Amino acid sequence: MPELPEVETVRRGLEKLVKNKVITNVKVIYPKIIVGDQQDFVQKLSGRKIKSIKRRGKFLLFNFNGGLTMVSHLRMEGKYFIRQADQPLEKHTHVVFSLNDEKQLRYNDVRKFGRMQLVLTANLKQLPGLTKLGPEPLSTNFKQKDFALALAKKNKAIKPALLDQTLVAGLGNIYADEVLWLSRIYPLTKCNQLETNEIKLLHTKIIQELTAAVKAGGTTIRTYTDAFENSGKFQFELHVYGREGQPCQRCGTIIKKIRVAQRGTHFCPQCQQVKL
DNA sequence: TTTCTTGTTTTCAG
DNA sequence: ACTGAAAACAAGAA
Repeated sequence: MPELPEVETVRRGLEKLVKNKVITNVKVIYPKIIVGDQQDFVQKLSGRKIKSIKRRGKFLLFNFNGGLTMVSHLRMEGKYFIRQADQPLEKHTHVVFSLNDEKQLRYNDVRKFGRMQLVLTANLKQLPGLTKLGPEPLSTNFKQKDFALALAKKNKAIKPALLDQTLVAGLGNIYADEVLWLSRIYPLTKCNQLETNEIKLLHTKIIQELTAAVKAGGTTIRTYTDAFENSGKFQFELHVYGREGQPCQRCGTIIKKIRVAQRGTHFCPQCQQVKL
């Protein structure tokens, strides 16, 4: 599922493929993908030039001339790719952006969970979802000290805290499990019970892991591909996610899968011990 | 038919 | 007003 490294890989691909191109027409095939008025979305985007493509957490931000930004979230299975305009539409294609070069940028989403919304760039930060977003883990804004202070204030388990995007942006279920294994932290440990050295390690591992995953082009578990339709390679580097019943690569203990805050959670019962 | 999947938003209790 | 927990919701695959 697209988490920060996958979204960043998509972003980089899109930047190469569609930056500085002009949208000549938009066709919405499945309207629920669009948040807000669909006519308005289509009308305002037509004739716009894609000036840049940024990312914040797991959100893609397409910046257009005229002070407009399209905020796009891929959720579980959203994908962008390019086709010649005369190619037949593939299954699960929900939005088609025709470009000024006989090509089309197509949004495809088997689950139809993804969403896109057109907003004024100036109002971007007020958007629900973006307002509460924590620091970007791969920027200098993600400081160990701030992280420690925020954790000390939280009386909830570290796993759901990593998923809620306020401590740090961009982690999802896969990388949350991975960084906790790397840091030898039991997923149900309360944030305010974490020791200074654990927080330090966790902070470092989040940065290292996401950096490595971006370098590998992300993780392809089921169907993820980037804008060039390439799979990621980081699934070969995973230590716990999807490895229930297999031996821990550090100690040989069988990896367990439990449910934490309604999410599948993988961990090593030996390396990641419950604290008393 | 039931279960499983995840990220975000909403709801509710305290 | 805030926090945390849980439910809701999106929809298809197996």
